[in-house]
Amino acid sequence: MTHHQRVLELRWQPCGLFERKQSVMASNSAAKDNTVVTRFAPSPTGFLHIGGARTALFNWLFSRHHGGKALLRIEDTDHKRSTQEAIDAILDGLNWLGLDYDEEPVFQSSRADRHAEVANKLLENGHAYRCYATTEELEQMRAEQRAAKQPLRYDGRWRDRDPSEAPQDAPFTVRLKTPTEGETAIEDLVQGRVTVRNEEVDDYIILRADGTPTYMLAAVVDDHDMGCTHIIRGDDHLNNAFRQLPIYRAMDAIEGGWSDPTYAHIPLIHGSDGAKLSKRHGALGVEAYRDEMGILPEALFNYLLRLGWGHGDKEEITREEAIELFTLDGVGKSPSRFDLKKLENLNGHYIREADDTRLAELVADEIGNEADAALLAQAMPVLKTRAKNINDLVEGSAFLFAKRPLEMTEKAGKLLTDDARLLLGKLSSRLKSENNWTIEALEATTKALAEELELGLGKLAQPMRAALTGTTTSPGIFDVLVLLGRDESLARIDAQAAS
RNA sequence: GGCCCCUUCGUCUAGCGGUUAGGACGCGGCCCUUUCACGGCUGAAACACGGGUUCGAUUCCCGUAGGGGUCACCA
Repeated sequence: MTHHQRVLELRWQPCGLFERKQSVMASNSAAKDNTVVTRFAPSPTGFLHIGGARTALFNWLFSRHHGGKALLRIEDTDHKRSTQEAIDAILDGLNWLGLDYDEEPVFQSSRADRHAEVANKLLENGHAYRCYATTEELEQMRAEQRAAKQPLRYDGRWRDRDPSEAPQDAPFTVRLKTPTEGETAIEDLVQGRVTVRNEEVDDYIILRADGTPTYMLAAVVDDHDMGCTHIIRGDDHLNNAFRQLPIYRAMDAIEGGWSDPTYAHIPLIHGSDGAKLSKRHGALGVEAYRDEMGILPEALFNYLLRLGWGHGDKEEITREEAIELFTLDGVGKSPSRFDLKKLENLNGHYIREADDTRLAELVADEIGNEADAALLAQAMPVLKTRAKNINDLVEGSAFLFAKRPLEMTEKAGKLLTDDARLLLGKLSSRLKSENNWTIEALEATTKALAEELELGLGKLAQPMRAALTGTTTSPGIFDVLVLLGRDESLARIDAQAAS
């Protein structure tokens, strides 16, 4: 018995609710289910958007949790809309999020022959038939159905027609002969039992007039051939399950080995206004979160995980914990809205946790050749607590590389009154005799001066901040002094001081 | 329009017949404090509606309303 056959045999088990309970047990006992194979199947017509990224994440986590396989398939059968740039963007996005795959990606376009082979088997065995209806004819049919307020679906006009009635040399499509009576139920791991009457499912096209496969056929054949046991996808595909299942059943009747997969349809992510996430609403590619919004991959990973999935009160979850804890019964059934504020809060958390050298490099990349990565790393501990994204870090570190004379913000300029400049002059001479340039010593010296002058420290610190950074907000003023170093600090203070 | 799915604070969620309905983000207040943050404490804020079932419903069932998805020779 080949491994593949064994996989198929093992998953001939009752599924659905039974498996839901099992997955809970599995998480408790850390049992591994080697039969689990999931796949993420994006179509490369654009970047990897946030919804796709979450679908990829859930598939990946499910297979990693069960010790199974995670696969990737590029659904590039629409040549007109698929691009290499999109493929690269998707691969890059997945890689950035840390989602790895156990085999090389499958390119659906390379499997057209296999799809046609299955279509022909279906045809030969009477599970599919040739349809000679023209596009115009079908459009008219639908127009009539619309007018009569009838459901829009193919009426089966060629289903039982004798082949001899077929027009000579006319183009034809191949349609699946789907069951017309009874009903089909799936035990969806997220949605629960879902039932659809078979009459609702029409005889849809599996092979176009030019002989190329449609998505519905290609997806099923590839899922089967890749050995996918669990189909985890957006619930915009829920209805497709009832269209795809008849292919499995027909092929199983013909040659065996095509058992139903287990489905899990996860709710979609909506924009902040509740409508389907679109480009207008922030369905940006993950690279936009990385490059434009300065989001860390672990933050997006964590945020996406918590969007639609929960585990008690747990908010901050590492990759390892996620693999350990992730089960499909933690996935909610209702759609969720994307909340940038929460992502940024989480990002701030991960920035504070992140390694200083790593952050310094990210910031240095943004700043360009004026950046000093070593100095940035040194400043990072005091910069991090003030940042919720990499851009904040870039902004916060600007004073380190500012050239004299410093540009003053409006508020900083107002702080530098004549009195303040006088104070800076006194401070300057004090600091010049300070030979121990450390936070502790500088703080002691400055506080002593403030006390002598019977001033609050703030009266001294704010003008210092303005003179040293050109702004009114910065890390602690003594941190700034040390980061800038004695010479630069004194020069900046003297530039604003009056005697 | 047909079919399918969904409905707990503004948002993400916990809850799986009996809770002062919990946590997180955001918002307000206080503390810390040289600014801004971080951190700590604290406040306001939700079971869509109507029927059942039950001693008892946020929880189970049925409606209603609202929202979403889907109905291509796109994927």
